[in-house]
Amino acid sequence: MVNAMEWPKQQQQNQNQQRNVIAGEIMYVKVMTDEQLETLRKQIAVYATICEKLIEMHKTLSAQQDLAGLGSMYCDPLMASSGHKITSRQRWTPTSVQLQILERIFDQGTGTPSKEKIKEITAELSKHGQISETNVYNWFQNRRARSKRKQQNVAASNNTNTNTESEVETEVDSKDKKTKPEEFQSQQSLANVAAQNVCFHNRDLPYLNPES
Amino acid sequence: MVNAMEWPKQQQQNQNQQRNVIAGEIMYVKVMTDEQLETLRKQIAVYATICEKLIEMHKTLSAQQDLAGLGSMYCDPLMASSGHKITSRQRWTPTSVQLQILERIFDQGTGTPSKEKIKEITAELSKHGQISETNVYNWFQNRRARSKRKQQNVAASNNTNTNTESEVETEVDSKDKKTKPEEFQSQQSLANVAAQNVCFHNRDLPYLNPES
DNA sequence: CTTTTATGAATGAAGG
DNA sequence: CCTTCATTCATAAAAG
Repeated sequence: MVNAMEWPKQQQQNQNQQRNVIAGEIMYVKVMTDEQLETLRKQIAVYATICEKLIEMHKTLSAQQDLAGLGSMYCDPLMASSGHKITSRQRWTPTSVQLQILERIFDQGTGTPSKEKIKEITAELSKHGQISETNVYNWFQNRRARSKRKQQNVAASNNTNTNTESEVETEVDSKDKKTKPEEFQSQQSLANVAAQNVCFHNRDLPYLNPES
Repeated sequence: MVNAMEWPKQQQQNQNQQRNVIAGEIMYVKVMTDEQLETLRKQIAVYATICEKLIEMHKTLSAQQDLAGLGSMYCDPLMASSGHKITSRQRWTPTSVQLQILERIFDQGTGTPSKEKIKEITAELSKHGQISETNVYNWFQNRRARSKRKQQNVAASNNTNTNTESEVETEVDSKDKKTKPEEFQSQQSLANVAAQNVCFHNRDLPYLNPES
């Protein structure tokens, strides 16, 4: 259907799946790395955003009954990649597809970004959007450094009085401080639900092929 | 303020806003054909499906791994409508005491809080509330960056609003080098507005009403 | 409640 | 590799 459909496969070969054996039973505690979780979150957020915007646009247009061609209204914008910036954004932003690939490579443990590899990867990623070797290089550098720092910071956790088990730490440091119970939002649709859960970054929209 | 930089393409070519001028009058006609409407509806459905599939995949994965924590994040809200337990990222907010101390240290000119310092400061601030080294680190980063930018901004201001309201001065925007070509909304084409709505990055997630 | 502003955090890139 | 900076995103807080 859509390329994005295949990305979670990497999780099947999950590596940091911790099993705690308690009283003869096996308990799976955590199966996704934070990076994977983050990736998933972003992915869903992107799609949720697309759905949301389409609907919003539809409502607007219906209400106003003033509409340009459909093609230019929702096809082109959705198809346009973030790399097509005509106006601004001077710094490279990986498309979700690129991120997928990068993340996968990074997780494959072959975490040795040699020059050869870089060239190779860059070539591959070029198919999915504007990118340069420097971008790839930097990405790996940053990825490693920050992944490392994350581990260190895990120790300094003196918080977390969550009375529930849902202490999903999606990020590097997520030092959630003690806070009040949050607000409830009625859910209207699947996309809405997804959006509520993952409404964080959605900087760029991936290539989409709506008709599968 | 709002930086709409993505997808400017279609905004320029949105001139065919459906206005039929007949006998000197402007007549707004129905602009979507039924096919178009149907197409749009299908499009939305597709995106909704994508979101659903992603979530289902995750759900399946979670079930496979017998994962409780993550399940509550993505699945429970979907399944149990009664629940209102949506874990959201909380961000640290300094207490006034902490802020005072931080501000004081910052003003002391030691512009570069080294790792040692960070640890030190964090330890000190811990007495006055929840905090982590990362928080301190980020705080100084942001503090410096924004302090710097403010200064620059003062110089670059050719608007010469030299009056007393200089306090509100929004954080630096497209004033200096960033030169956002920007869409001038002299003509308020509704289609244009709609297009902008779609293209903008929105900060919050509005409610979805899929059935229209 | 909705909109706006302030600011904590994420991240691409540069320097050493 | 590590640190630092610049920019942007997302959200808490404030304003309306």
